[in-house]
Amino acid sequence: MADLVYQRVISALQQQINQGKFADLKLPNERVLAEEFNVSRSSVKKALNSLIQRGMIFQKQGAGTFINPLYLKNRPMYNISGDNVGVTDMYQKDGQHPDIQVLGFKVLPAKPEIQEALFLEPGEFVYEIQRLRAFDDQPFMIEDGFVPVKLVPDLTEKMIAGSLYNYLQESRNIFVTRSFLTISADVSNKQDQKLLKLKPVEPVGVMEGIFFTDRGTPIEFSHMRLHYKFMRYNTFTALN
Amino acid sequence: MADLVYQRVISALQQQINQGKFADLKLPNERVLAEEFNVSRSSVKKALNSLIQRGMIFQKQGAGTFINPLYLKNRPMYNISGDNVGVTDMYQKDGQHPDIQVLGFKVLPAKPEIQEALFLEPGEFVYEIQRLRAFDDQPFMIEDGFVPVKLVPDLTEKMIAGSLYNYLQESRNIFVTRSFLTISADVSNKQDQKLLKLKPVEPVGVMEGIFFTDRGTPIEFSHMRLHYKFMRYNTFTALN
DNA sequence: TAGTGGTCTAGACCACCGA
DNA sequence: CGGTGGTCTAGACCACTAG
Repeated sequence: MADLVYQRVISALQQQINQGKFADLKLPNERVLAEEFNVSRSSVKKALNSLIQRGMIFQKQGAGTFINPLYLKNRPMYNISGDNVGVTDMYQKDGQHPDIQVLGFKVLPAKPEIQEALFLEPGEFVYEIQRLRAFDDQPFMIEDGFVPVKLVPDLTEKMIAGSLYNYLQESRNIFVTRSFLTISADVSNKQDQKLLKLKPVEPVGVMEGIFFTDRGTPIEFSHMRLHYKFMRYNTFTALN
Repeated sequence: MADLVYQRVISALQQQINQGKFADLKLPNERVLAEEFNVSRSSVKKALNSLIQRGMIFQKQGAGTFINPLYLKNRPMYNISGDNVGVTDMYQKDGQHPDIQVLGFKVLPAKPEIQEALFLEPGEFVYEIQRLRAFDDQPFMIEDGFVPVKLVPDLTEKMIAGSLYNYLQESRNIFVTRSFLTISADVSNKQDQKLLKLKPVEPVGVMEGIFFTDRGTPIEFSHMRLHYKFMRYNTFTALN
């Protein structure tokens, strides 16, 4: 895992930042970091770039590398940003994983929409996995996911009652590290209201999209409806 | 603008992709591209990386570089992804810019929350800019933005009735190219319902965050409430 | 003007995919 | 096995910021 040079640098910097080592919010310059870690400046740049993507730091040409003060504060209860590991840690609350209730689990031929999203041939089968996630007694997400059978032929109901991605990671060495999501909002329907404990006027957040493994293979198409108070998506966008 | 090597490569590839040059969705390999464009492989990698960030393409080790078929389809009416230029083009519909109605425009001392978000000293002044954006007769966004006076001392009401970012770009050579946003949903309030023509049960999408210039300077803190049907945020996330 | 990030090159070796 | 992306290095020069 950490046998890559730039990964080592990422981890080290992340730790140092979280420990508050850089009180003035300024990191050493790239050349110094390269020497400290005994790596090339390119590798330092690659590592810093990763932290920039996450919104942890930002750079200013001619001035230096700085910690984003907002990053340290903006840690919502249930967020999606994947601090370090993978999408595994998408939904967390103080490091605690949510409870999962399985609402439905079956195998069916992929509908055209799903076929396309997951790059499947007509007639290929997918699991449909319907789950409800909750923290303590507050449900916050209804999830309707589709996973190609051929990618995980041995999936069982027990496995999906836990974290599917954790299973893939630990038992199969498949890491889910990319996603392509569309985020929107919607009026809640009867089912939403019942499952998420919502009043009729209260809306849901909707997230829909595809998750990819670190090898670029699409592994899940998912449609998620979230309690509006618990949807909080942070993005950091750098164009160009 | 396009005097950078990797920018040249980005533009060229983007054009070729949109023109459908790669019918099989597969791009030439990195070494070939490097030769074609007469640049180093590193520069090709940097350009490809940019396209990956935008979700246009993805790579598979040992196999090649491929166009994301979803990218070509997922072009919502009002989206936020900034294809190429800057945040300028955030809200577009068939290349048409929205109508803007100015609801309020004044100068006031920055509140603590705003101070922090924009890295201001206590007592510094900000413009508060309240606007309503619409396409044709359908309003879709209420915007409450704060911009440091010292960054744009000569701002007038006329300028904000158009695109502020366009003005900054064309007249001041300031490019707004980064954002740090939090996306959520909320029940609509009376004002939302009136301005956005919503029924009481219909929700709003909420986007709040900071925009940065290409120099890393925070230039606007913005709170946006959107008609739920017109909020569609696409993200492509690659962890690590 | 010195410090710092931005860009760019040339080349080496590794890891993975598919035929 | 050949093709392809992934990682990594060493070094050069440019562009911007700040004192």
